[in-house]
Amino acid sequence: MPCGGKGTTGTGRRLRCVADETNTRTLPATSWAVLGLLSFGEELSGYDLKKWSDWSLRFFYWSPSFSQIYSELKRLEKAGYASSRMVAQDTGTRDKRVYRITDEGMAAVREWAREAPVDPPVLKHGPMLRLWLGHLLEPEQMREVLVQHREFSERMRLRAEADAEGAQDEAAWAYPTLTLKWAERYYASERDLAAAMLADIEALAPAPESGTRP
Amino acid sequence: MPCGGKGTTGTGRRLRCVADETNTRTLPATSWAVLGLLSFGEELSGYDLKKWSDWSLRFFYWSPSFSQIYSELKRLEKAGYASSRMVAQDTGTRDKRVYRITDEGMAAVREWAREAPVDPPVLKHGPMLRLWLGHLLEPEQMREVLVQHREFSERMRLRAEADAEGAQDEAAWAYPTLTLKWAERYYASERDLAAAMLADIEALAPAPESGTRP
DNA sequence: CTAGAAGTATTCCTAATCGAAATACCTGCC
DNA sequence: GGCAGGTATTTCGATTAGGAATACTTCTAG
Repeated sequence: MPCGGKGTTGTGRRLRCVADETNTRTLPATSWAVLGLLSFGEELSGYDLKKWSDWSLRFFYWSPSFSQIYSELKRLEKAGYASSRMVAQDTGTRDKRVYRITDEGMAAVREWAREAPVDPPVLKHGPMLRLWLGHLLEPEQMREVLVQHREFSERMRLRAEADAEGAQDEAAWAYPTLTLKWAERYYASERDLAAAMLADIEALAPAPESGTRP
Repeated sequence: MPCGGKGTTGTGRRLRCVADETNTRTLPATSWAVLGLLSFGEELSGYDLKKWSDWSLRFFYWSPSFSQIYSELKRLEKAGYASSRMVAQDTGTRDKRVYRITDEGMAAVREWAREAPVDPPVLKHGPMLRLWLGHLLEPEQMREVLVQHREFSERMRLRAEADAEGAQDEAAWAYPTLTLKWAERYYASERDLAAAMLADIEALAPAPESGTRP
């Protein structure tokens, strides 16, 4: 029963969840991701943030869109968790607005990282959804989906590996490096899982090429 | 450049993507998931569909909410991919509307499963996001997050294992059984990855209890 | 030298999705 | 007799996704 309300039945009136202005830990996960990006201390524009999240977060947390990053920044500023200023750029390029985390923001994101309940990861595995519908596919098409997924996984693994190597020297990146190592193993596992399923399919419906040796 | 349009610049007028009534393969992924559920041939209500997807899809594809399932069903019916009828229930219980896939729906979902491009899975790994922010946590809290995630993964693995066992006898469930086996391995890997990261953290910041033996 | 591609930077709009709550009726248990 | 819990669906607001528009710059190929 959210909103802490008990007596919402009875009148039929519309009741709004007012989110209790003092209770600020109720931001959506993506806000925390953006604030987390800022918690490393640099002053960044929305565009920078998008690039950072594409590079680092994307291995384990779907990178938010531009529009969302910009609206999160506005929300964070309104909440007092970030401050911004315009900077004029040297030559030509358009002025930009850069954001910096505030002390309140630091305290809030630290509290979130420490205290929030651990919820299950969200996975939307398109390739598996299609394989689940195997009765609609020819074995050859199932293989094709898996081969492509295996290749994608290996590309991701290589990228995580390269990024981990690039990050391991900076002490400030110790924990991001740890998660990059995790990502390296995760994508290695995805690759191997695809290979294992390929073998399972082979067992169910042997490909014309294989197993025909005399 | 979507909508196939080239000359959208120039007027400033608002242009709508009309989605080309004839080109029907442009449904969102969740529509295909629901149609896929129906493609096994049974006549199901929205409520049934929600339960099915909670049981089977959830291992690899985030289960859609009731509201979305019901609106997808309406969309599928309007597109001619599903038909529905009301059934009165024997004793008491409220009437319900059950949906069945049409031949067009079968053809469309088959085409989607066969021809759609293989796109990368979407992962939003909350626990990793928090570990990525390790500079905000005490080692003890990092361990706590990982331990909980490891336990969650093992619970999911056990459920996938149990479901796979229950499904393996029906020939019609051959492919769903294959993806359940995949899920079993996937969650085993998640569990092991959590354990490995726990070990990495141990190496970075030894727990007071451990390594103090003389 | 000039058109266009690509990068920087931000905003707008729409559709997709979530999740809680409202509604409604039944069964079973204490 | 009441209430917890399962079936069944709708409604609403908030969140999230992601393309398109805008605008200005630099680089590059013809």
